[in-house]
Amino acid sequence: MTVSKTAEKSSEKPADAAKGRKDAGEPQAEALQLGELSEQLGYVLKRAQLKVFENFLRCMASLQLTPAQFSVLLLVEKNPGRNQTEIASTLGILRPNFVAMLDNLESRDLCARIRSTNDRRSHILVLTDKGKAVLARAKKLVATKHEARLNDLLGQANREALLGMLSKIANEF
Amino acid sequence: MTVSKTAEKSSEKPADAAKGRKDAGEPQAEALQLGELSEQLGYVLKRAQLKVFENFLRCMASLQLTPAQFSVLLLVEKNPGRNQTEIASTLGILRPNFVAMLDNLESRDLCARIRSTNDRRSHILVLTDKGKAVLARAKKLVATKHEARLNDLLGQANREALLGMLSKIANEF
DNA sequence: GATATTTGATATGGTCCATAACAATTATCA
DNA sequence: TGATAATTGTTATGGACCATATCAAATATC
Repeated sequence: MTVSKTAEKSSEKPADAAKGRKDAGEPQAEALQLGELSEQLGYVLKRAQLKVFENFLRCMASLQLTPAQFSVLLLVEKNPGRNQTEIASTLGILRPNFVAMLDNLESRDLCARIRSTNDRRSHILVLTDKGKAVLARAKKLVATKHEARLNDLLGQANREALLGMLSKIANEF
Repeated sequence: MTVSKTAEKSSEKPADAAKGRKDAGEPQAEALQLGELSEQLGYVLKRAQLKVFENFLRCMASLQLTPAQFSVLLLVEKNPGRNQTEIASTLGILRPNFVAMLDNLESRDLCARIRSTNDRRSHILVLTDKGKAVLARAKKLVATKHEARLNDLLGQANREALLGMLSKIANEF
């Protein structure tokens, strides 16, 4: 829980085998060659994903929201009145693993489970007022701190092209 | 160990809340709206990464190589004679976690640890003959089955542009 | 030569992911 | 109708991956 206390920590950044280098004299065993690795899409994709999540967590530190939690809040806001199974499955989360996630969000009074009257097995999910407020602040943080930085790095057009290609992979691969 | 016995399994594919739909009549509670989620780079990035890894594992099923193992073999081949710390750190793997990985590769006779004569603390890593042969086959599988399919999906130019942008994120974000 | 550092390794704990199984409820259909 | 099957949320559990502390052996530093 508690969102990565280690988000800022070491973790072993790659491409940095020579650690405390000050680019002075020293023997300094030369850097390794990545070779074909840097052409492997899977490798680069994973690296990029870690960096993006890491930055996301930093941006959300004040709200203590993980990417997964943010996605749940977004989806519940957009689709109020759906049950756990529906929300979880469209996010690719297995129902058993979704329980603890909801326990967390509910304990923080960000969303609520409501026993459905139609089908008394299922729990309808809705955002609380606090949940709506937090999500609104989260959206602003993401837009101004997170996505904005990607625009700076890639440019608006490239960022959209990137998103399009990733969507294509995610949906059609 | 043993590389994902569940690579082919269910796992709960997203964007498929309505399960056994045959597009017949039926009530069929309409699909959920993803909304802003599909514009979140982190979300799409993660989805794409999972798909790519999944496909990678399928392509490598005959060789039983995970993406991480493949990257180790590639890096050791390109940089023979380096020790565990160097290989692990350039891959972003922490030394303690690298031990079991190497135990696995070594037990399959794909690479070998050799006590260094210069520094008797460290283990020099090299590919065995079998390791070289397996890696060669792995490269072919990746090229013909994995990367080729991405070219089909995106086109050569787009695939390269994608790789460039992801590298930029991985390195400069 | 005393002290600190590095290397590979072990132990351990956390998080995420996946499966089986269960009680309560609802759907099916003989 | 009532027996059986299916669904929902849940618990328990195990595996994979990641991160930290710690250790002995070897080396570096002073």
